[in-house]
Amino acid sequence: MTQHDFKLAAPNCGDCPIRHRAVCARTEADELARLEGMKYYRSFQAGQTVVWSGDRMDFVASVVTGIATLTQTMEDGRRQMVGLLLPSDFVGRPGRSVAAYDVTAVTDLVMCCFRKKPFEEMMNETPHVAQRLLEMTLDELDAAREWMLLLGRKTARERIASLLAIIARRDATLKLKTVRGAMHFELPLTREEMADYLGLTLETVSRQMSALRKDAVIDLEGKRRVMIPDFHRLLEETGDDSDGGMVG
Amino acid sequence: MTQHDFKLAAPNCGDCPIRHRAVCARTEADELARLEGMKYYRSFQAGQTVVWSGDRMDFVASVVTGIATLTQTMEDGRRQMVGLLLPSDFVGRPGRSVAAYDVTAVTDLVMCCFRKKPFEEMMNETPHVAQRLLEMTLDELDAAREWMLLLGRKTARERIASLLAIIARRDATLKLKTVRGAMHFELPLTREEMADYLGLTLETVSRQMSALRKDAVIDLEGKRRVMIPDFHRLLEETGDDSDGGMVG
DNA sequence: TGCCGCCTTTGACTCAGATCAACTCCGGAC
DNA sequence: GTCCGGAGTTGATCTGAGTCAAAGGCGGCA
Repeated sequence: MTQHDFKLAAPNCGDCPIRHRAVCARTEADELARLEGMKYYRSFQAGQTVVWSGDRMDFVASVVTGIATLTQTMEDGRRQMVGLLLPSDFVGRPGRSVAAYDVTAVTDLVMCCFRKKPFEEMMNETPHVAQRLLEMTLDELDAAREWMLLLGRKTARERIASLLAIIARRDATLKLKTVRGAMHFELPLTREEMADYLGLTLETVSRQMSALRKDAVIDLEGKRRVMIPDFHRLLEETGDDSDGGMVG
Repeated sequence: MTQHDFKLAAPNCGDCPIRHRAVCARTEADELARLEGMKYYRSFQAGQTVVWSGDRMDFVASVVTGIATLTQTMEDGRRQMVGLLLPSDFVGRPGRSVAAYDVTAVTDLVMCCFRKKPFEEMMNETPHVAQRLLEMTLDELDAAREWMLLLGRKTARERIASLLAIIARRDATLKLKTVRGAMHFELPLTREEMADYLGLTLETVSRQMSALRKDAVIDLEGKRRVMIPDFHRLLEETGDDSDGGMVG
């Protein structure tokens, strides 16, 4: 489903592409109806900022289509991405009125927003939204901790390989393909965005991409299209346990 | 309250030192009684491992007294601490039967454990435990993201200053002291543990501690007792916004 | 009292990744 | 077509933190 579709006709929650993965996944019919009543869509163009860290934020939201980033910036301009938001991911925090991070649309983006007050009331009165949100938050915490290992201990080459493996895996899951052998996908991030995510400079990202290509771990078609001839080979470059031991 | 006290007499939850901060903080009398019925205490000596990553784990727990760490280890031995567990912090994940990280007692440690099955049932049947756990998990996620910035972008000196500021702040909160001017506290971690947390080597930690002392940002009495003549001065060394802008 | 072992400090040297700088590639506007 | 600007690549050099090595301090135990 494209952004354009949403502008023309905000769909029923029943037709929503993220219905069974988002924060509403567990809701019963009556709960879903209540959410449906308070929802509204917002669209952003690639590059637009959704909220600035420190801004008042009176909604929470789910990413419906597109990709967004969560970043922190230091006074002198050093930047670190702390989250990559894909369809079904949740933005904002119940019980907090001020954004803690910059949220930026990387691609064109559609978000399903709920005003914070009614959303919080609903969380207090019915269990399924809170339960699902807990589950999602625990998953994000695991992902954040995996990233701490990457940022604290992995080499530049391992970081790139890890990022490519994660994107490849997600992409395959989305397309219901197997995560084995040859794969290919479109990189949603620029070299600079990759660098911000990986705690590197864009030059180092570029060099290591070239090195991985030279070693035939990946192949590039243009700058963004990545081919992975052998996914297992890529995994060996990540530094992780070879048994693909994802938390879970 | 010391570890010894707990060995002699598992207290009523009503007397528990972490009663109003832990996962049970929001529970009503009847819920608390139910938790009380399923709880049991476990003690660990400093240095002991509580669980190994990958082990079956059929309980969840709160830290009652003492300090523990959550660490990840790569095949070749590189280690990254991904969490520092203080009294009232929660260990384990409902809905997961295998530990994702090594949990190690840094000091002598007492944990209040709940068998996972009854705990999960209770989470499904009454709201207050799940609500509190969501709140705590969101806080941990924020802390993890703050740490991602530290690991991805801060210099060694800034990392040390950040860690000291965090410990000092927590320590002050615990003792209900003001977080201004002169402070002092006992470092609970060895240089190596600090290094594992900060994504550095123990030599670099030692060098930067010496440098901060030389510059009179901190003072050391023995190896572990840290004096902070001017907390604001320490904050300036962390690289964070000077307005002490904690997420909140 | 003195020895042992762990934690810590400090020094010398190395190196992965940052920085600074040039250059290429590619797509869109006119 | 060609001009322009943003994205990406590559090279030369620098540097902060890692590595390797030695030695100091301190607490516990015989």
